[in-house]
Amino acid sequence: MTSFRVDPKDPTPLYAQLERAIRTAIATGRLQPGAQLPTVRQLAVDLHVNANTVARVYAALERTEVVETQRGVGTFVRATPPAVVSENRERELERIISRFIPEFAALGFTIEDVIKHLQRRTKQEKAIHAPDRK
Amino acid sequence: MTSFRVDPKDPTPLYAQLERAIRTAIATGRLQPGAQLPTVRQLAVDLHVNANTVARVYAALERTEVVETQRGVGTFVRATPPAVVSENRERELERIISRFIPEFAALGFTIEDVIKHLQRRTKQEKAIHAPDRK
DNA sequence: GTTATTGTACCAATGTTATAGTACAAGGGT
DNA sequence: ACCCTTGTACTATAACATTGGTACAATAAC
Repeated sequence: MTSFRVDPKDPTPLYAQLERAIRTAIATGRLQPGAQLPTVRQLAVDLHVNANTVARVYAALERTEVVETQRGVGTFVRATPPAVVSENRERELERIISRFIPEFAALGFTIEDVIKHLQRRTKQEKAIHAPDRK
Repeated sequence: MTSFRVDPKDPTPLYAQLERAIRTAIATGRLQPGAQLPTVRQLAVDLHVNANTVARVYAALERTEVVETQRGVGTFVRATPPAVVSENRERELERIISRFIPEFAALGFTIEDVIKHLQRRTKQEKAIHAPDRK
């Protein structure tokens, strides 16, 4: 249903692809706080991936407090995204962005292109959560 | 000089990062046909990576006819680069952003935060390109 | 011819990734 | 109490990634 995507042909490790996909889904609001993730076994079947791989991703997300797990019940998106308290927040953001800009620039993309892409990504989600008129 | 970038903290295999970086450099014209790539050993030193890893990337690029190698001379960009640039551009942007979003999300930043930061940055850019008064 | 430089081809060792399978622990429903 | 579902914890195995090292082959420069 809310399934994610991993590509076995991509040399990026499956666990890394999946963890990114889940974190992105949360960050973009496709997975809202309180939402239940698929079960370890179910997601393993859906993605044609070993259950251990999924379990390790869930464990990693649990360690970083992105999700909350209840044995026998399921795994859920945390209510409060881990707000970083650091006073250097702005500087941290700056640092990350500065690291990525050369990559965009190398492909000839402008900052505007990136902004548009990011906006599209969030607006799609809001459309989903709006009353549907199908 | 025209060195590339790989990130050992990125779970993506080094060889994959490097191959992608070189192909991108060629696709965007930063490396033009006929241009010589750094030597295997030199690039290994620059990137703090094993020479074998670089050598394998060069071999892979050679097999796919992206570069041409001459023993004792060097490795050069082929005359006719496979022109799949435009099609993969969007996918590449998507790929980079997929790596980008989880990073700042992990620090508690929202996509809106990033967009705002980027927008501020574009204004700065314009200021830079304006006649400077230093 | 000799030497330096370049790509190539090995080997061994270590760590990571992914799979398969089994078993256990905790919560909910009956 | 029992059962089902869930996450978790193991073991073992295979494949892949990375490193370090050594050696060889072809080319250019001397």
